[in-house]
Amino acid sequence: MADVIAIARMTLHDQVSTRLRTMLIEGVLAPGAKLNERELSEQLQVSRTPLREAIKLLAAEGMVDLLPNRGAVAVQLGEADVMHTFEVLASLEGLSGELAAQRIDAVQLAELRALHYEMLACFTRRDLSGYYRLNAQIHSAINVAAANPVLTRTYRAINARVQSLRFRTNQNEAKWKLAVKEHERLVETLTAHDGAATRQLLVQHLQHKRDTVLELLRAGEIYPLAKAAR
Amino acid sequence: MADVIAIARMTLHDQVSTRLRTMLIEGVLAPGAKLNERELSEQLQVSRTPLREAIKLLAAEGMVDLLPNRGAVAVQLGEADVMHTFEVLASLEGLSGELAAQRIDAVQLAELRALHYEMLACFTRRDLSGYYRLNAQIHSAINVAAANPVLTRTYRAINARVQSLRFRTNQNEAKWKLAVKEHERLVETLTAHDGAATRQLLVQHLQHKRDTVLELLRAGEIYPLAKAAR
DNA sequence: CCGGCCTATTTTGCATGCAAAATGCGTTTC
DNA sequence: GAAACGCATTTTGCATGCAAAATAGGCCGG
Repeated sequence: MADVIAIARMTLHDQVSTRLRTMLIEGVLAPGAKLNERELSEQLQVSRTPLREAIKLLAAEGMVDLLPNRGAVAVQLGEADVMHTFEVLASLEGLSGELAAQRIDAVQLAELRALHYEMLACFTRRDLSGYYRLNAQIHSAINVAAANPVLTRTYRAINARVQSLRFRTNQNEAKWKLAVKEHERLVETLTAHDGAATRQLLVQHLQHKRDTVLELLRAGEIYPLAKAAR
Repeated sequence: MADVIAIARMTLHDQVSTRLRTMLIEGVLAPGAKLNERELSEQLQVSRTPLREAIKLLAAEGMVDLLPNRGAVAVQLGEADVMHTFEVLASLEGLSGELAAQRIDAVQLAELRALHYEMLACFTRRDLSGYYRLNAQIHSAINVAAANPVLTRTYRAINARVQSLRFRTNQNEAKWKLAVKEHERLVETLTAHDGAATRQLLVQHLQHKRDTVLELLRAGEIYPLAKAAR
């Protein structure tokens, strides 16, 4: 089974879509930027066919907007979009937490605690990138514990849309501290297999992240330019 | 603005994906069936390029599974898949209801009541297909009232996966009656702008639908054959 | 000097062609 | 008689080519 997954990343359009997704999240393809097919195909050393297939995939995920006969542009989320996205994301994360609390086993709990301590280490060192990595791993672990592949897929797709924004949030000290505190509580509620509490906690957690992103958006620190034709 | 939406269905791959989606939902392309590119391109009178793009889109939506170098097959949901899908669907529908209860206005409420009465008419006439149509319209209206495009898109994509199963559920009398009763309560809670109650109601509603689908699945009335290689 | 129109270039969208992988089938071998 | 090997066919995946739409730029008229 494991090798099946391992060899699954063979097709070119799949590689291209993964690569493009990374470029979008990391901001190499900035929000609002046009995705020129010829340009990208040269850059990625593939023909336009698999590239176009990859772009269609990203469009389905909501990472890019598709303008008929005018190509694709990287999504540029406005305040309303961010609020809508986080509304859904919070619900899914809440479900994930509730299910995880019910289904998590001792091994998974132990691993989660280990990750949490690693995260504390990063926090102590003020290692932001390490913190982000651990944070993502913890959320991923919760998703795994929730044991619902449909949920995992859905969450990943929607999360990707705001990932490019979260990538840029340089947490201030107070917010960071709060987030760590919330993670601490999270480990507790999961240990107690308290579904409702875990849900509540994660919804709240997402609301805080939403507020952080919205602040940055309003401060104009993310989009230097006014949002273009949409 | 309206005409923009109207002319938006111009690109071929978009038309093809819509057509394929319908074929999958209606069972013209049965679950587990292989999607032969040459065959379909002849049948739909398009070249393989836009067809392939459409298939990639459906794969992203989870309507088909993509086997590398072996093409696409219509998804064939097992019991576990159905449970996972409904778990997510119930959560999203719950969110939809909660938001709708908060945000619905008088006009939308009136329209919803009108739809409900139309549905009652269909129920009285034992007009199943009309009932399904109205049911879909009501759920759509709630989604609109929730005023969250991201939620609408997400829900639609996931719902499509089980739509092909629900399409085949010939409700028994008792279940049907219960569903109608639930819709009645739904109109009440929405009128009262009671978010929590609406959520609760819709989650319950989805659980009943899930049970109906699961029963049919277990009875083997949906897939005559054992599920093939997955 | 500005705005509108017409043409040239670019860019997207689709069709076709070709190579590699997979499938089917007949033959061979144990 | 069954399994395995090898060849022919089919099918997928990708590259290229061509037509239509969009964009850009220059020209003309006001």
